[in-house]
Amino acid sequence: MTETRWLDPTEMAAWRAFLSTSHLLERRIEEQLKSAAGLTHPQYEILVRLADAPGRQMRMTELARGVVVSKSALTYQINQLEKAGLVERTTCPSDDRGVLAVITEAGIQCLRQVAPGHLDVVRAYLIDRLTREELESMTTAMTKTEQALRAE
Amino acid sequence: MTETRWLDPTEMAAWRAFLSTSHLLERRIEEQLKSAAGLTHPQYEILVRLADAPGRQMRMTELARGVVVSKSALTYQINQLEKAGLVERTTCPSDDRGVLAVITEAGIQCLRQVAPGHLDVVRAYLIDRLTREELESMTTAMTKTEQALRAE
DNA sequence: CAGAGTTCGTTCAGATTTGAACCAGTACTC
DNA sequence: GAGTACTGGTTCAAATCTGAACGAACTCTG
Repeated sequence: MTETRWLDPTEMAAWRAFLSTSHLLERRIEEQLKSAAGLTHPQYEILVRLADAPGRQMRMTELARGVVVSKSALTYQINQLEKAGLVERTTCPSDDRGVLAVITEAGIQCLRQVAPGHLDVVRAYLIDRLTREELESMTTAMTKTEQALRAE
Repeated sequence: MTETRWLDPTEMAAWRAFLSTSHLLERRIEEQLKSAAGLTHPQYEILVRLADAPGRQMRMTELARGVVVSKSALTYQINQLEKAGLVERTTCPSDDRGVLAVITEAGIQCLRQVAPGHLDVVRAYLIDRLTREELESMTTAMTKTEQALRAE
């Protein structure tokens, strides 16, 4: 039974700021995407990742890991995007269990149309408010945590 | 129709790292709190804020703003916490519309018991991995965004 | 003090998320 | 090659979140 290590004021300020900001920004982004294109943020991220992927396609599990949602949430969202004609499913040639999500031409078009407004928000509230040093410091800090968490 | 301002590699790296990390950390925290105490992260945050508040109580709307959830989500969570005996509702003496959420003694005890394990996670994946400079840089960066978003 | 406009909190319907359970296919191991 | 263990994706029930609609109470004018 070791002593509890509380956060000192500097640590607490950092943690609180991070927590509030991530939630506030998430809400703002969600609102913008919804009103501009009827997309949720996870849906948008799925499209971005697929568009960037070689062959514009990705395995379900890999995609879920990238976007950071559960496998079942991804299944649900891919269903939604499929209904909307922005994504299609293909069976994976190398693994019969596998499913490949592929972004359609309509999906690419949708992304092209939505991305500017989305990036405006990301810039207006986050990126453009930070100095180059802050930007880089944030990347190294976030990357440390990301790697630790991805390593499980 | 102005030119779209894409993110350069440094900006993109910062944004992607922030996004993934906040989601990964959120998931990890949620998992820890659930298994350790059957609490969700919002519930934990509600308890913390109430415990820190003068009189251990807070108005619903103020609390919702602090925790960054919708008013209806807060109503729901306060109901849950009330069922669990960790929080009580009081009518606000100065405003008949108002409702004060008050943390109970059981709520305080719960918090005392849960906080160490929660802080261990926050430390292990974020705080303890950052230098003092990174911590401070993150605070200034996050605070800029937070203020911009809170100003609406 | 009447009335318009706000603000407070709840209720409601609908959308989304999660983890557990499950089946199908793959990969080891002997 | 049979057997066991693992991985991939879907389905399911339950929990939670959001915005819109609502009634009640406050505030500010005139």
